[in-house]
Amino acid sequence: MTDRLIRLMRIITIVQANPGILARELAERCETSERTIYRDMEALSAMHIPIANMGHGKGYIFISNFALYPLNWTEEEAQAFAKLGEVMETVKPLLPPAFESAYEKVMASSQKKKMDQTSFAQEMKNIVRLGSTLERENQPYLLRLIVLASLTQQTIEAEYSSPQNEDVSLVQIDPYCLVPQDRRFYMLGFCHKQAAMRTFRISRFRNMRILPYTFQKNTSEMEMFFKGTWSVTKGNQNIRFVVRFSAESVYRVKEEELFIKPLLKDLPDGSLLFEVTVNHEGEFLDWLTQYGAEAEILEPLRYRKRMQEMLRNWGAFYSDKKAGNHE
DNA sequence: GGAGCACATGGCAATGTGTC
DNA sequence: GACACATTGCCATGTGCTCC
Repeated sequence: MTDRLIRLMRIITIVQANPGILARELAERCETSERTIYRDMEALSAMHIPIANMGHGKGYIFISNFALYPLNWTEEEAQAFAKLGEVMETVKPLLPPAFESAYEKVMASSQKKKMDQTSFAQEMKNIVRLGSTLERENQPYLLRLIVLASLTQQTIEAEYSSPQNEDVSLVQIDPYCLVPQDRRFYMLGFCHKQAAMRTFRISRFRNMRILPYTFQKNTSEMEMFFKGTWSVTKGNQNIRFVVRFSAESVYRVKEEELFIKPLLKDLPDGSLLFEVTVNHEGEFLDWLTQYGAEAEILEPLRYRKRMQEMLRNWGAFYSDKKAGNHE
């Protein structure tokens, strides 16, 4: 078993150092038969080691961006392999002399990758400037934990206070990505409790920790979530907005960095026709409000009326009050 | 200690594929 | 078509382990 493990690691090293090596040459280098090399290739394939044959006479190479097999393993696999160190002392006399150094190299590679990820995540908090809420103490380390968990694809556990009633619940989330909005970050992740993709406002997390469980990111599920989502709130409608932006605001609109690509049409008077379909109207209308009278909702009619109503209410509110009444 | 079993390995043959 | 290489299946052998 030990001999086979060493040979498998040797094959990885040899293929890395000699891309294009043939099965026959591998057999010679490993002092075994071609038949055994084919069996080992089958075993490596079962372990998801991306070694592939490039075709007749072209030999074996690593496919994809692969450095050294253990660098690509999961946290559980790394922990399982680390256990070997505990029992190695007891079986040391039975092991070939090269085994210990091979083991150390593998663990060193794994540790270095972890350190690289950790130091990158630590740098994050010095690079990204976050605002803080008025009622809760700011916890800048959360961003670092989330980035680290997302990089290593590990599940996080934390207390999350609901935006509606401030109820605190314990949640387990597979963190996918961060979405910026104003002076805060939201995290998109797979919520274990709800078995669905959700966005979480980072400032609502407390007592976060990274669990020793890894997960596989389902990018198609992430794409589905963002399809038609203006910012972070996903709805279940399809609302097509047509907005006319004044000529004065066109340059601002065209510089916006949006998650959904709108249809744009320049009009003869210099104004801009902006058409977009969203699955939730709230964040889109909030965004639109910042343009004030520079943006006019043409469609749907009900949202044009809603805007009229809102402006009437605002106008009435300010006309009924005298400045200084709050004192 | 011997039988039985599982597993790793080697040898050989057959088949498929690419190249000359 | 010949040849080299890749792949797979089958069988024999050796080794280590467990059970009686």
